Amino acid sequence: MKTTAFHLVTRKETPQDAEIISHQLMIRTGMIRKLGAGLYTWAPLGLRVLQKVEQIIRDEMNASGALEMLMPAVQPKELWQETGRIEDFGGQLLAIKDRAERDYFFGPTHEEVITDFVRNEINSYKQLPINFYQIQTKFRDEIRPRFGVMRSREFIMKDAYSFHLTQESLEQTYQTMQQAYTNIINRIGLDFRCVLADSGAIGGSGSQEFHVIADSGEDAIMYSDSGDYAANLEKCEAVSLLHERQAPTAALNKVSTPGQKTIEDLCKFLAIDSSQTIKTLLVAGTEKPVALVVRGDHSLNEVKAANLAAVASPLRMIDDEEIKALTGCDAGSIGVKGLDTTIIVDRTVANMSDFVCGGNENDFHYTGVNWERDANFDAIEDLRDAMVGDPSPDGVGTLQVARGIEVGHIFQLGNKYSKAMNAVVLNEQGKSKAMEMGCYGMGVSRMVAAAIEQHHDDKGIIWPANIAPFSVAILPMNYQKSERVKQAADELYAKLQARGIEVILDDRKVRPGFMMSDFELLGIPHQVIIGDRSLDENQVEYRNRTDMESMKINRDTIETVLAEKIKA
RNA sequence: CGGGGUAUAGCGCAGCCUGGUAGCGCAACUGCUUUGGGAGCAGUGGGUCGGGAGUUCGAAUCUCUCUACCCCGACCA
Repeated sequence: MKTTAFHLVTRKETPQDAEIISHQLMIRTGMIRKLGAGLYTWAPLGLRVLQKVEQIIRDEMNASGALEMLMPAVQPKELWQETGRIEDFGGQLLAIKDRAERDYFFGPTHEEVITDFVRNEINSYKQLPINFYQIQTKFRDEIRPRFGVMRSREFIMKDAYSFHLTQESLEQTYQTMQQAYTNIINRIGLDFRCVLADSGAIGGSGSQEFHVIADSGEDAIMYSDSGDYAANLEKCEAVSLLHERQAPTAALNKVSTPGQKTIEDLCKFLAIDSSQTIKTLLVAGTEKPVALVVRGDHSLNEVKAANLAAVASPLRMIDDEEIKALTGCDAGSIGVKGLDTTIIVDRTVANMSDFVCGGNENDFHYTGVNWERDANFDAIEDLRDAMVGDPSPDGVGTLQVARGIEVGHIFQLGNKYSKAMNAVVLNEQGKSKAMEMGCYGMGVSRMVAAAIEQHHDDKGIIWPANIAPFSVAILPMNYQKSERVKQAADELYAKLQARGIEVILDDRKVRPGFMMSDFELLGIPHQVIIGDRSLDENQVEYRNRTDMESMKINRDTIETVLAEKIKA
């Protein structure tokens, strides 16, 4: 490709509304352009990268035995009524009507459609296991799209769905998918971790996420510094920090604490550490409000809380009026002593003794509070966020934290959908059985952004070799005037093309500095600079985008040198 | 959806308070010079000032209203 025949429109200035580096660089290089909130056009340059990611995914999925197909993006509402998921997805579903006023959704995911397909196509256990996948545009009406294609409303996803007679078979395919995902992200060339995850609106028993490690990641990943344990913070088990409960040593004491509302204020006022206090949080329950209690220096894990049977999902803190009605005090003074509602405490809290809590009366707290003697709870649960320095839940090592971008998520769904939609097969005994199901998602467009987040410097993108839009850039100095430079550049261009190497030659009439800055921004891995100066010595200059060290290479050997570097 | 903000040329912004012929930088186009680190000079094109309504002799500017977009919180590939 020659630049004058390509669509190359770069910008020197960083766009005003782009917050994270991948978004900025994708706009500056002209890979994408915004059409509306969370809606992006992929320009030819961006599409080249997107298609490389897509092809790597396709290769590995095919190698794993999965079968590619393509389902409609538009789905009849009736399918979603069968599984009752309209509520789960809420406002994220984009609803549309056809000319006859029939209701449809633009698909945010395809469990319903594939299950409908499979219940009609698959009747016998002999046809199982089977794993279908597609690479397709999805739409989710995100409350707040941001970060360019990282969290857009319309995006490209690879989604796969496997069907099985038994749980064992499901687990086998799940493992295969885990391996395929590992292969995919390795081939793309990104640093990632596979972590335990909450399964959210998709449902099912077990799930893991694949996170590309990057400081701008929206998720916190907890991992053991010396073991294999790794989990999304939302899911990460938090162990009790106290092995057993000590016997009370202090007497219960009601103290006046005028105006002390936050834990921080209270600790200063009483000259104690926040780990000696507890936080009592009142949330809406399925029947009555529930008190969730974590230690003063801990934070409530909202995903864990919402997953509790007694707690309403999604999680909602009750408002000031409801608090007043229940406790007689305001939010800053709630405590467990004499509190008349369901009380669920965190594991650590259950083992605390001689602690401090609110007095359920404004401007009063209790010190020296002890369980059983002074107050009781109804259940012990894992309620808090794990923290750096906690013991790893599997007993090996200590937890550390990293930021991650979720690019993949795999689930064991079990028979949630097959039961709801009556997707059954006959087993060996001729008996009808609901199929076991797995599903496996991967964000294709998000992967491109994640790659940039992980691979850039202050000059621009540094593409990993396997997804670079071009492998080699030929940068001729004074291509327009110097016949000798033009000849040398055109010759190398033709030779590389003949070898099937993806090469871009910059034949624009621009000054050298402009050209070099442009290609640093674009991040093409291998760059060859051809100028009269080096041609005098029958040489050209080679530069690698990663280290930017330049070296002179004989003009006659540059072609084979490049071919070897690209193969390596 | 709640809170905050913005909307003027392709991009980044000024002008608005105090109403009077729409401006700057970058980008684009033409010419000349320059050619190994985002060049210089001269010139050119491009805007119903987000939409609608109102006040006024006169509205980018004042008032009302709608819309879009961005940021902060709850969701997810």
